[in-house]
Amino acid sequence: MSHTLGVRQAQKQKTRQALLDAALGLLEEQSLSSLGLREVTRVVGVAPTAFYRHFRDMGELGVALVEEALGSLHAMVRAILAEQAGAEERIDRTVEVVERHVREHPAHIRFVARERHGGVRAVRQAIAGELDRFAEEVAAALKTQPVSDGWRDDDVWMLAELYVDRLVTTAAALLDAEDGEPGEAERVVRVARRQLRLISIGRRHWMAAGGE
Amino acid sequence: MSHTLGVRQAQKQKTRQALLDAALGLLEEQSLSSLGLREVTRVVGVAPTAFYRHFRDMGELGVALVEEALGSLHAMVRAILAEQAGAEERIDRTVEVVERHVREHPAHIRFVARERHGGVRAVRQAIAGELDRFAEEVAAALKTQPVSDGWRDDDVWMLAELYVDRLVTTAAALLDAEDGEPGEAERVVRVARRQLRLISIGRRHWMAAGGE
DNA sequence: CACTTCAGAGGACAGTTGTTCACTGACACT
DNA sequence: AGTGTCAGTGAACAACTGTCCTCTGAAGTG
Repeated sequence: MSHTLGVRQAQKQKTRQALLDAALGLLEEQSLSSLGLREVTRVVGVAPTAFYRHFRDMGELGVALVEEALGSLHAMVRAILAEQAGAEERIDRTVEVVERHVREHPAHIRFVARERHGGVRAVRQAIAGELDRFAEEVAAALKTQPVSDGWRDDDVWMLAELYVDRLVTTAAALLDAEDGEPGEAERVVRVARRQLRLISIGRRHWMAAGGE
Repeated sequence: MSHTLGVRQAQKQKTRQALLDAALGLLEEQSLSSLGLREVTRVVGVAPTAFYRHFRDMGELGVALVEEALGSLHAMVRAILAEQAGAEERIDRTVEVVERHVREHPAHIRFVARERHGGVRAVRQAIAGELDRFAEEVAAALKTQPVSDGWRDDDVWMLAELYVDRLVTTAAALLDAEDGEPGEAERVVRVARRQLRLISIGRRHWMAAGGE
């Protein structure tokens, strides 16, 4: 027999997921600290008290959403960075991935952008932690590239932070662009590419310019 | 006789300011969309209905807070950019100003960081508009510098956006650092300086690298 | 002085919130 | 087959929300 996890647990996870989905939907037009427990359960079609079977409070649900939004991204990022392409192509590929991700999971991205500095401490910390993990991965990848020869470790890290932050900002800008004039999204993408290019140029001349 | 605004209007503005201050205080630990009108009036010590004499709703109060937080900054930014100092000193001066501003008006900065992507449309737009004005001023200043000779207008703008965004991010990072381990703030400042330096290097080599 | 204006008070309204408690009934385990 | 577990129910709770209405009294106006 295949280990079927039990009808019991399966149903539970189903409701749990329904709660997460409902919350994510409602969060498109408000922030977590104003989202009510009853509001969520009402959408799912379940009694308010059922919420407690899955999360202690809204903060806990928020943290779960953070994992859902950012957890799956690591593999993707690592794949891009591992590519042995030229700087220019890598930039294009990176921006493309961000663009696609925003288009496919807009609500998740919006949630992260909104709650990154939002009103719920636990969620803020979860996001910060996840972004730190990204920066770590980026830093590790940057370090293996020849351009980084002679760089101090903390300078590699500062560059990694710069990259990660730029991608997050670009993603957020793309969201804002979506419900604006058409063509605005393309402009954002074009600007993002050039900004990354400028950073890349600065990187190439960092040592020669006496980075310290 | 000096044109005394009238005791009436003076008192009104006083309560209005009290409402703004109280709201700003409460917003340190929650976001605007969860802030209640009664909550604010309670702190000030006035009847809930008095709120309506000053703002239609919380969104309107939020917009007023945006102006309070960002409006006064323009002169300061313009002053720094007008300085005819070397790139290195200008970076130091800029970071210093950001640092000081965060230390002197932490609540305002936190508010902007939080509501920049927050749940209230009107406030988001107000912040975006104000940041756009900043970018415009920065772009205008950059353009007068010799390093920008031959640059396309939209590339100057893309650089301006990069700078402004970096400053906003740095300010937010400084806030997070404040209620963390001591010494973290210094690290953030150091990183910010080096990131700006890297961007500055990229800028110097932009044309030679065939910025297009 | 009488007369208007209007910031703020205070009561009342219907709705909503999070949390508690005892409960049911289908699944899981022996 | 018998028994315990536990996801979800439904009623009740005190506390709170935004908004409406009428009222007051001090400041402004001539």
